[in-house]
Amino acid sequence: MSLRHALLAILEARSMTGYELSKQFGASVGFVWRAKHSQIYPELRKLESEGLVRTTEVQRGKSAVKWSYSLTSEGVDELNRWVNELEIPQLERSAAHLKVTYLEYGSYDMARRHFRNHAEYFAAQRIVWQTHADALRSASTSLMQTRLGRAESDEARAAIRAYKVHVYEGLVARADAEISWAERGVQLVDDLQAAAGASGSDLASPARTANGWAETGLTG
Amino acid sequence: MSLRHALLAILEARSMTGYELSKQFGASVGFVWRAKHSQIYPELRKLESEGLVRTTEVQRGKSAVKWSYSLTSEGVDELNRWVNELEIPQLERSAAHLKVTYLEYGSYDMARRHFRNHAEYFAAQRIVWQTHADALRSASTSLMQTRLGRAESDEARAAIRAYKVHVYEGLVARADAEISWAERGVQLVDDLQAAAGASGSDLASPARTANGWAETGLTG
DNA sequence: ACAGCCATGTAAGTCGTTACATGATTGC
DNA sequence: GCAATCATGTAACGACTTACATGGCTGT
Repeated sequence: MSLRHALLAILEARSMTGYELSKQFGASVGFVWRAKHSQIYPELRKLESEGLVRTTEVQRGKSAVKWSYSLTSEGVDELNRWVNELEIPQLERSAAHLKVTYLEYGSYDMARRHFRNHAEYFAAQRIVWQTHADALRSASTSLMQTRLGRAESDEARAAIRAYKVHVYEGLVARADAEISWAERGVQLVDDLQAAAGASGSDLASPARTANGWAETGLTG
Repeated sequence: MSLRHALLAILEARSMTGYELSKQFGASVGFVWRAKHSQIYPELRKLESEGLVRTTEVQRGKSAVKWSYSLTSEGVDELNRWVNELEIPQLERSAAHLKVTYLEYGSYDMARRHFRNHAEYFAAQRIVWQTHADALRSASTSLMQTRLGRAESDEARAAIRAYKVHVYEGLVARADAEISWAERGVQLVDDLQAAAGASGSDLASPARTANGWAETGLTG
């Protein structure tokens, strides 16, 4: 149920249209929460019907109009209420970890590819997160500038920036942990294969195969 | 779409009823994937209709029966196919990170409580994951013993154990990263408050409050 | 007999994705 | 004029949760 709060939090910085909000979900906030426009538009109308946001008609070109959403004071209240409520951390499902649990059904090569894939993904993500952390630190994003401009004190400005930077630094640290886990995984596969090669066959050795699917030319 | 594969993977170890499967989701596999019985029972019937599992009637007490599910060879094929398919890592949504992004709307005390809550949750989880990693290493879980007993070679046994242990060691590492992130978060709040206390008020200083909600006796 | 676990289901609702649809504006 | 992007929607479906429902077995 965090979509609504993500929307409220963005709108707290400045009013915008559903379209602009959905762009934010592809950038800044999008690194911690995402939503498609098909989910955003209905949610905005729901928030409006609940009185948490209001719409203003904005001219667009010569004849068209668009709708700009902004927070009502009830919306601000709800945002504050949510922040002051403790989050119950959720055990996430991890398809990657699930699959690694059963890598013995695949070849050594495939196992290595899984780990390398995992490492590459998080290496790319790490750059994105690090870049965004830097952008927040130097206040070079437009939303951050708006927020800082609206803040009432230096302490408020310090907090606005510090919390956001901390989030992205946390994601960078998480990426590092995932990369190092995946690299140890590759090493593990090498060790397993070396031990197996010393005795049995040096081909892939799935724990159980019905028809040899595991050996179909997937050598990396 | 990993539920079906989690089910197939567990059934590969040994046949069991839907009830037993749902117990597994509360333990072992449950640390990487979870599902309620209300999702498991229909999925099992779907798998049966697709020919990936079959059912055997098993006597239960004097008159009742229960259904034991086991893999068909098509089920084994599907399991192998899935393992040999690269996983596309998903960017997860994180409500915890989302909220931390906007902690400036709350009091310093609340911010600290968020981080401590996060650290405590992962500290507890860490113990659970570490315990399970140890159990897998010493092959003291019943499913692991079944798997090892069914394996055809020492190399297969080594792989079965090693991959699973690696998964849980990865979760322990992840827990460590989360705990240390949360602890740095507490430190950050202390610093922000100290800096604010040196100039402005020493009370909570939300960036924007409509009605002072943030100050309602939530001091930890 | 009664509690607690074993065992299996359905229904309603939320959240999210994918795909289908439409039309206006802006810049080249 | 045309492409890209702005802007807003709906429909169908899939995954998952919560709640409701039922009944049999086991040990005390």
